[in-house]
Amino acid sequence: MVFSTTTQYALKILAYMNEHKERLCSAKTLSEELDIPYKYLTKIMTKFTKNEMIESIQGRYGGFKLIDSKIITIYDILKLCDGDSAKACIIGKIECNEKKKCHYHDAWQKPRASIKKDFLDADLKSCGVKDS
Amino acid sequence: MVFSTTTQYALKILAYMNEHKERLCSAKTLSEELDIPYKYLTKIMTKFTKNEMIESIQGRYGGFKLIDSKIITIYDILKLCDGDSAKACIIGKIECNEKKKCHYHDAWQKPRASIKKDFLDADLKSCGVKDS
DNA sequence: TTCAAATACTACTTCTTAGTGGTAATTAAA
DNA sequence: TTTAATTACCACTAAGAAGTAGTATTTGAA
Ligand code: SF4
Ligand code: SF4
Repeated sequence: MVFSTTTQYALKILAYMNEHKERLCSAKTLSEELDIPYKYLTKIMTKFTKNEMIESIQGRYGGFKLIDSKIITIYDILKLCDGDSAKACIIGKIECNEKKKCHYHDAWQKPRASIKKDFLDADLKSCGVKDS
Repeated sequence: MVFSTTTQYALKILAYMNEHKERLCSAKTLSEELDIPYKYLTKIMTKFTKNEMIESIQGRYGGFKLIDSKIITIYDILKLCDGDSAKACIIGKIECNEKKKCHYHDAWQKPRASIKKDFLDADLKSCGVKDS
């Protein structure tokens, strides 16, 4: 069970942007600072821009920045990069519910619930500060 | 965040074998019953056999069976198929500890702990029956 | 208006995982 | 001892994710 390379990159990128939200971050800077292949990074950035997770400013002196009003959770990031993880269930991929459930359902319930809840709670700007 | 196809197959296979532990399960049967490509399945089975997760009996009327004395947890299965998931951390892959931790560490702690604990607790034969 | 530095777009290559094919080795029943 | 059904082994193909290359487009400063 792993997070894809793309997801890991995305998480690192957004964390960095959050720590430098006073300025625009260029792909070049992000690539160098975070040690992510430049061309691969620009692909991800375009994707995030298209999905309105971030804002891009084109042309010279352009770059990327977070949208102040927008809340981005870890869950949103996973969803965009790897697909909705907690939705279609993993162990089995069978049609199932509480009545018709696979052998591992009960064991999977807590981890899955935790992933969903804690990643939905965790918005980028105040990551992990919530104490429920 | 996903479980690999191999992991999903493995989980299904072992669950089926557990439900039919009174008899040997042939690759042919498993392939047909669980709708897993025959050749791919035999690869997995050989791997599991080599790692002494299960026992194989060769020759005509042969097949596979669980080892009675052996406890297999979901965690063991994940580990064998996808690598030790909870060990090398996911969000970041950086050198880290409680003192030097990435932006997402706190948010990731609960899900990670749950995956580790609940999947280690969940042995194949009595999956999900533990109430902690 | 020019130009350099930035994002956007399209297409390709490389690497890993998933899946296939053929055959050898094994084994118990007939 | 023969034989058919089974696992084990080796090498290949297909598909998808990761990474690369080149170029078009955008834009603000000089
Ligand atoms: S029964 Fe539960 S664990 Fe199994 S596939 Fe469905 S939702 Fe997932
Ligand atoms: S700081 Fe925590 S969450 Fe981040 S990579 Fe390390 S162990 Fe994982």
